[in-house]
Amino acid sequence: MNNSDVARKPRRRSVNREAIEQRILASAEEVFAEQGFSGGSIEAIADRAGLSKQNMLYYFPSKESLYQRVLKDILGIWIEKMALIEQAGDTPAVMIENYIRGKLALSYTRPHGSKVFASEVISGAGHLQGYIENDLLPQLEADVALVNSWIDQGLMDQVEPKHLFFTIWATTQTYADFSAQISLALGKDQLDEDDFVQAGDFLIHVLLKGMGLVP
Amino acid sequence: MNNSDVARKPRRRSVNREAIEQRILASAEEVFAEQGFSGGSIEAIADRAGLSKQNMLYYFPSKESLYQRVLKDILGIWIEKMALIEQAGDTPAVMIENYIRGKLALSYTRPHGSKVFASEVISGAGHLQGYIENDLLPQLEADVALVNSWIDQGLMDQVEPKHLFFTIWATTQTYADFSAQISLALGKDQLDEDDFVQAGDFLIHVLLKGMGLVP
DNA sequence: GTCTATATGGCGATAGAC
DNA sequence: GTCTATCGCCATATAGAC
Repeated sequence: MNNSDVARKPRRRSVNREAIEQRILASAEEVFAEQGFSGGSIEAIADRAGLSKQNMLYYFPSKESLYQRVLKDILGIWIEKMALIEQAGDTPAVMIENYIRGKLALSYTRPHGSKVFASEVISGAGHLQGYIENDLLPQLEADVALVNSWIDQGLMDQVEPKHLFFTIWATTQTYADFSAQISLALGKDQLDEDDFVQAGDFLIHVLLKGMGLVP
Repeated sequence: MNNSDVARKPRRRSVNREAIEQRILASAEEVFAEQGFSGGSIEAIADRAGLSKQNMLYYFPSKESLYQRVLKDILGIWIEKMALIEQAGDTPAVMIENYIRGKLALSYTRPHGSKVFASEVISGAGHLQGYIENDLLPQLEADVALVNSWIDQGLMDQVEPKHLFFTIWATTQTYADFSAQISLALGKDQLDEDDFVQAGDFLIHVLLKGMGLVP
């Protein structure tokens, strides 16, 4: 019937479109990570995605819109993993450990996204118009409130919670953002999963003990 | 006499030249920090330095050479402050504290240099040809050896010294590199000296205690 | 949706007068 | 050392055929 025809065709098309858009976004994340926003040309992105640049502009009408989309996607994943999740029976120490391991896992699986975000913040976050205030900061405030309640209950040392989160962000993201420097210091071509496990072990030992969450 | 003439004139010229070069380098550090290497145009740098771009190219013959010079200068200051200096009577805790406060002071006084360096490493450090291996890593190895001697003497916990330095670098530089995000989180227009003091207090408490250098 | 062709602008760098 | 003028390249984006 006519009904099924008009319903099916657009659905097939949008599935293809979705796959191509994802390929473009993956390429864009890599190119913007390696060259920055200005340095990453849409031709380089299109090449890596296997399209002509003109064809790519059919899917993302401008470099700016593509970049915005890359930023929005990575920040979304970021915030999703940012909440200190209270599960039944979890102690503060376990929750902080999970948070650190979760952020390290993101640095391992999405290093290019981390780099794009870092470059953008370094340049002043001008393309992140309101995202930080509207999406990231509310989640930070919730996490800060939880840590403050731990402090009030005498479960840990009196430290400034915001600086704690700045520290966790910086130390976990550095293994993605500064991998060129860190892999040189470790004498490796690139960081592998084992390096991230060791980083996690170090960070959890020092931060949990340093906050007074473990003896 | 002829002798004093030929000696004086070049000296005067080179003093002027030195001053102009410093003005250009300061502008370049700001522009590259805000726009990255590709995004920062030599015209923007020249404008901020009060020169025409053609005239600026008389002092630095190419954008590349100017960028290299900015990188080299900031890395030099970096390494100079990087050594764990043993002074008579200093305990390991005091030496680490000085190191952290010193790196934080650099983030406060040279935030643009820190950002240029960070952007460069994020993009793969392709313009840092050998600098990291030849200049930074030897100093790191010396510092690592000293920390290992502390561990051998039972003065602190058994942690991996390299990860300790990655952590100190990341946590101190983040207050320069990510100042856009951090100042938003702290609800301020920009970070002031007091914010850096608080960051230092937090880091010294958590890191010294976390390493077992203080109870 | 994909292609060829092209408009348009910006930027790094050079030439040459003064 | 500084200026005017300009070359040549590359990148974003658009027009229009198929």
